[in-house]
Amino acid sequence: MRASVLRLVENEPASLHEDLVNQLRDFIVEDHLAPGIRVPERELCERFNVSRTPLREALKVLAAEGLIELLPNRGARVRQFSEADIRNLFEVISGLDFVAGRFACSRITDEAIAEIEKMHLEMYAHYLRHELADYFRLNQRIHQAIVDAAGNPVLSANYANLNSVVRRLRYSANLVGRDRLGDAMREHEQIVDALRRKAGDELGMLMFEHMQRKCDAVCEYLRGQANP
Amino acid sequence: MRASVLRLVENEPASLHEDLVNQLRDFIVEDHLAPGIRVPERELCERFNVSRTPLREALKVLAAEGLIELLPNRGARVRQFSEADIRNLFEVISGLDFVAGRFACSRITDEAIAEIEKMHLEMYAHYLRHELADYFRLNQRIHQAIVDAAGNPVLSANYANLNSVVRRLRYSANLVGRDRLGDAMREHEQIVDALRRKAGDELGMLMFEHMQRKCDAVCEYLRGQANP
DNA sequence: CCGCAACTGAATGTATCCAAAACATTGCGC
DNA sequence: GCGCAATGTTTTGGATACATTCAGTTGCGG
Repeated sequence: MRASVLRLVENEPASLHEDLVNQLRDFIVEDHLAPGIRVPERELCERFNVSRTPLREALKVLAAEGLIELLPNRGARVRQFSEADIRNLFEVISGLDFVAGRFACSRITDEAIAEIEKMHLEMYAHYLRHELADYFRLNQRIHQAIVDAAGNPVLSANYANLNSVVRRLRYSANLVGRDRLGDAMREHEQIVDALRRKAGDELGMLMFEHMQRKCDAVCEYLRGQANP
Repeated sequence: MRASVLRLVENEPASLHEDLVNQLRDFIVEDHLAPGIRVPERELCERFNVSRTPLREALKVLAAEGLIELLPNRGARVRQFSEADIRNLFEVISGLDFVAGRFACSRITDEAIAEIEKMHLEMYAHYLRHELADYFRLNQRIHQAIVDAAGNPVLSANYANLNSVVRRLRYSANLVGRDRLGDAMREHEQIVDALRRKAGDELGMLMFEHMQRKCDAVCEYLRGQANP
């Protein structure tokens, strides 16, 4: 499932520590902690049934990942992201999508392509029925599948890491304006087509541009939220 | 200087913890600990004059960054990288170089371009005189300058992070074979030219391909090392 | 003489404890 | 009555102590 940014080997059963880090990350990504407020160590300790030592180690790791920030002698708080932060994140992610598309084509199996095509059709169905939650779930899974198809664990791990930060925004349910969804579907159509033809150069650029447009849409939405 | 992967704000004086992480990272990158061997906590404790608690927190963070790996109940050891690992790392880095080149063009100042041209000329001089150490130092600085010119702290931080892992390899002095240096110089020439013309699309691709070739050269060298 | 098993020693992983710093509240002075 | 300061309480950060686990060594049996 989820591994540290560069975890490659290691078949060991997840240690208590790593477990805790993952739990905490999910807990934050799923928005159980409001951004900006102070995170009391004590409370989290009893919630996860661990003592302070492993919890503090986990907080340090999540701080290094960028999900939270540590204020000296004042504990941790969930990071709050400005529009510039979001843009920066998306730029890096789009770079990873670029390499993902490029190398996925040369390494992907026919079965994986079929699987992605299947997901694509399913997503299209959800799009037609305006089932947004399912639509975005499939969208995420398709992107992750292409990234994973590149057969590069370092890439997959970094991608997942950056995405966990962005996902916290809950932009997903709100990107319906201006028929962004329709555009996105068309872009996905091209992406799947390039993948089918194993046109790596093309796919890389398509995915890069796709993420750029997604970034623009998200930022436009956020700006609308900021001053309504 | 060096910040956590996503550190953006924070003007606080570096906390003891972050200090320790940086010290330890440098200590490892500078090859004071042989890869594969166990990292003795005790020894490091007295070397850095801290107790086990902060040291262990630092180890967890570095493990998340991928520099070391933690074996359950068997302590930490410095990661050993296979050729596949190296390729994976370079692929991700080349993706970051791609976005860096693309956005650097639209955001760079004329002064920064002039600065890079200056470094480029200096590097060329070192190349002609076969001053390898200086050559590679300038090479690093030029790449970092282009990445920084993209004006994206998230990108810069991630780039630095991945590079710290690669830098541990100490391949640099050995890439002289087959006139890789000459090829690299020509590629750099094109890169600086594209930057001058602010041709973002072109620069992105140039930097991507440049890193790919560098990866091939490094891997070829490493393969030669492995079975001589 | 070799191999397996058990025991011992060392080192990790976790929890508790103590000190220091920050925030809040209360009391005193103006 | 209001403001500032000092003290107390809460919380974080660091150290130490205890339990658990792994590896190495030694002894016994085949």
